[in-house]
Amino acid sequence: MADPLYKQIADDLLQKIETGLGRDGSPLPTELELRDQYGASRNTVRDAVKWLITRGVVETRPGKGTFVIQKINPFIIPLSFDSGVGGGDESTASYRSAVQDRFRRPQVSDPLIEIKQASGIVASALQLPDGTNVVSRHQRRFIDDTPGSLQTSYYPMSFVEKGATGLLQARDMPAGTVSYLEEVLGIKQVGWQDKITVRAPDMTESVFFKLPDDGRVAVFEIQRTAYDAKGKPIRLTITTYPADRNQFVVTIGKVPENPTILGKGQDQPPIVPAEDSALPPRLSR
Amino acid sequence: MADPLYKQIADDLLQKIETGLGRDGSPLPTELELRDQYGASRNTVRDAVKWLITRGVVETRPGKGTFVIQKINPFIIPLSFDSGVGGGDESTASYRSAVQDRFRRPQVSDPLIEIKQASGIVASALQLPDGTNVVSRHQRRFIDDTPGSLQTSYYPMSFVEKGATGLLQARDMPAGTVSYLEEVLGIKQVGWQDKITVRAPDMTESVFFKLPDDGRVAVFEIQRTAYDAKGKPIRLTITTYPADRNQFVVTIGKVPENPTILGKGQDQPPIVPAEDSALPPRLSR
DNA sequence: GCAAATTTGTTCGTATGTATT
DNA sequence: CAATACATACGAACAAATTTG
Repeated sequence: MADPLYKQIADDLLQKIETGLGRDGSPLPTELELRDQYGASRNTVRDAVKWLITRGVVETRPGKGTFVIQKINPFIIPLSFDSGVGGGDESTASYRSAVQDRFRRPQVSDPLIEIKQASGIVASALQLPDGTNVVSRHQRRFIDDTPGSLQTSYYPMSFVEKGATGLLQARDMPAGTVSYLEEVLGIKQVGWQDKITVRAPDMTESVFFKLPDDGRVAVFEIQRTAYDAKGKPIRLTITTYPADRNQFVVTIGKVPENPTILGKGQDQPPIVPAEDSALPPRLSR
Repeated sequence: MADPLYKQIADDLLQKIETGLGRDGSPLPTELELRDQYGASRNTVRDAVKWLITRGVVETRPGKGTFVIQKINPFIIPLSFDSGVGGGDESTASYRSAVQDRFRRPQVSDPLIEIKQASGIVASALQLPDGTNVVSRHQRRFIDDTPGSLQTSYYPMSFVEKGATGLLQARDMPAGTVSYLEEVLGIKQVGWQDKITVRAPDMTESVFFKLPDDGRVAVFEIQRTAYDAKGKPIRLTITTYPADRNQFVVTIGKVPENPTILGKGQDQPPIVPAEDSALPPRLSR
């Protein structure tokens, strides 16, 4: 048969929203009004609204009403740089220039320093045995006073023992730990590898990014492992960003100066001919 | 006061799941059993289960029960290549080698060819006026008979007019359109830029990837704009992947042969000292 | 500052439909 | 066909947040 009633209502509301309803920030009809409009019970229209909520179309505010979610102008984060490998750090300086280019005001918290025992991805990325001590430097980043990203870098404790005691200082290093390690220990970063995943936020991230309580907004997790000239991993940096207001750009090879850096907008889905397009096709060769 | 009842139940269930409940694939207690266990109504335990569903913890199957979601071994997709810029195509050949390295069997559908009018990101990425004709080649990709990705590439119609009529043939080009365009028109790809976003799936994607109906699984969208030696855009390729079973790897600079390519696992969230960590810190400098 | 009105949030009860075994 | 288990839908009452008078 047809869709259940709550989904029919949700579809109808979605269609009305797409043609402008509530786009100006005004609330949708109240639940009681919708109940009368659709001749359904209040619980059923609430199910319809809930369907729209989990899809990120609307949000509800107690005592106020239901509102269409305004899409956020995405913030663009480069993962690669024209200017050689040296620039690819996560220093406050490079963070600032990336952010300020876009007319926003960056802030960085002083780092929280911890000595931890490596395990899991930290141990495997740094190629250390489980239980080896590592230095963890954790920072919170803001853009225009709103939370931007959470970042934790891990370094082998042996760096400190060899003299890089600055890694233990709970002060921001504007010039970056990359150049610091090169100055003090002669360790030069010659490349890195990023692993990009999306997952549900943990509680720390939900609180920090002020994400909606219902966990429908995911976070990007970027795991960056940096290597020195001998091919040894020198650092693991894990950075998380809210997925609803960030996008990443990777440039490979030769690309003109300022390509379409602000490509906001949806693409229209391609036409899918049959209803069985989710089944494998005949093998093409 | 405390949390509402349904959330208390959800938290309790989540804690039990974390200590092993239902991890072996066996169903959780039925709704009626949970109603008795917690002394709440069936609707309330259903609210608790719904809370777990939107967080991707469990799924329900009518007539069977509630099951803990098994996490999928992620599939790793490289966005950059050691072997120079030439390799960075989206040809079937490169798709196959990337996939087969991981002991899986790739399949590619024959492309669906369309002539469209450029608009939105297609027009801006290819730097064409709105309404210019473009060739669209759409393919569906599978891994071991399960849906892997949806891909649509857009080329300026002028390429066809200059002789690259192969773009209009609805047959897969195993060697890739990149080398085809170089052979026929002498257009050489020298670089590209990827833009990585996540968003809710549209209906086409939900059906093709067999994503759960409630839209809690997002999709990656990779917009790749490729450029020739003159800095002119020659192609826009949009590829989407389910976000729950894919991750992307970007390598910049010099990185040893086979770094930790299979770093599955969670990272422990860093300690956040105060409860106001979501507020901006004092300016560091 | 308080009280009333409005609006969404939570919780119960009940009945019936649909999918699976 | 019957039993089981989740899905949908209705009605009702009270709680909590917000705005308004």
